[in-house]
Amino acid sequence: MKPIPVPSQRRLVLLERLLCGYSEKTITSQKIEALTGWTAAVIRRDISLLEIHCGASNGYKVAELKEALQKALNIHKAEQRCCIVGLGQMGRMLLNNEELENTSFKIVAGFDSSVNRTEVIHSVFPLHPTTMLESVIKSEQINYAILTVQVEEAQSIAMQLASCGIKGIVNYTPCLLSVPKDVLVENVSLLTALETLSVRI
Amino acid sequence: MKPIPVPSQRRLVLLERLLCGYSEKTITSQKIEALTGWTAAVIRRDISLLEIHCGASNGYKVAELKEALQKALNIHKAEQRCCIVGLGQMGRMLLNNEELENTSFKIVAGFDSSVNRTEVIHSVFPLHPTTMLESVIKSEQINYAILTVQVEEAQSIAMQLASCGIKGIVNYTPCLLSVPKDVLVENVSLLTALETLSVRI
DNA sequence: ATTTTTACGTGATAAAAATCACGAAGCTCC
DNA sequence: GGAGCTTCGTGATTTTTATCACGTAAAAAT
Repeated sequence: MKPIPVPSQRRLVLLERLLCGYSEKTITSQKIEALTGWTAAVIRRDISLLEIHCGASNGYKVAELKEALQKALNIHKAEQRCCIVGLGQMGRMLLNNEELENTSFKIVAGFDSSVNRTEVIHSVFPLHPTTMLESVIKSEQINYAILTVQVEEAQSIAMQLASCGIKGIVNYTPCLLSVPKDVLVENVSLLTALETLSVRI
Repeated sequence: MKPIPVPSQRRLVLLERLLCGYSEKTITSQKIEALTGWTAAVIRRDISLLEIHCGASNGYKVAELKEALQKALNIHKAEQRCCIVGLGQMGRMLLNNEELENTSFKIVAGFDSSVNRTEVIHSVFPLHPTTMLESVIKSEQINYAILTVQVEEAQSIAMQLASCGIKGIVNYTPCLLSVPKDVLVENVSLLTALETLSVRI
């Protein structure tokens, strides 16, 4: 199986999200074009990279396509372990977030530099002081970090996460993080998103 | 001035974020490469699209580069007006969020379909029932919406926002939104971000 | 069963983006 | 003020990505 180009990867992730809210049995590339704005040709090529052949005459069979996508996206795995770093407003909110229920992602630990917070906040999984970052990430085999610390700490914590073996960071801070290139970062801060919209308008 | 390619736009936004946390007077393309992982060549070409010429021998002058970026990104404007739609956990948290302080983005209204919420929640700007979406967005000249409603409502609210003349949506829901192509969407949901990381690892 | 319709899958082609490589412009230091 | 060094800016080239166009296979219709 050839490597999937990054632009295709990003579309395929969104396609999987689309299919999760799609109730019909089949879907055509035209229909996906209407829903997403990507051209039918680009969609057909993206899907062809999955090397399934579940579509003809009536379009793709949604169930098979969804399964193939989840396999390609690595989200068929039993469990993908995550931690939250920074238990301010945003971090605390994500603790109780239901978005990851019924997915393969699971938050298994939280960290904050204030011991006060880690002791007082109520959570279904354990909270630790940031000094425990390395030992917990390694013993709990955590691959993903959700970064919700304040701006001043962001870069230094990101480097610590990288050296603990974290593979991917969801960055809720508006900082651009400098990390080794084997660590991937997705920037999801409100300010970054608004600026990205602004430039394109 | 030529149009700026989308990949360059995205890098330039992040570059602006980088410079906001950068204290030195000048910065070279090499230095940016070290901090971001993008090659120096791609950075020089990106910056050349801004058609300033503030760099030679010692690299770019940070102040001038930052200003040119903010101009290119449209964030030099006096005020860019935003609203929050959906005042659940996430929406309420963003109400008090300080991330947009000292930026040109300003949240000027909040909406929720529950009148109970819009009346009880305390906020520095007015909260309205969703039925008021169109009138408020038009009278307040709001261009950006921050979408934090629940999954079931997301698509229908997105269409309403589009028909109210919203130009850009920051989508905190894990849904892929189908909107007319003059409305831009940035997907920042935790699940989408984690899935995007997952496929690339 | 044969025809017709539909829509995928994919080589070929075009467009877009990244990389290369080098001339020119600015700083530094004698 | 000139030599030498640094680093940008940008044409030319390569690589990557998107589009086109059509053969093929499956479903539907007659």
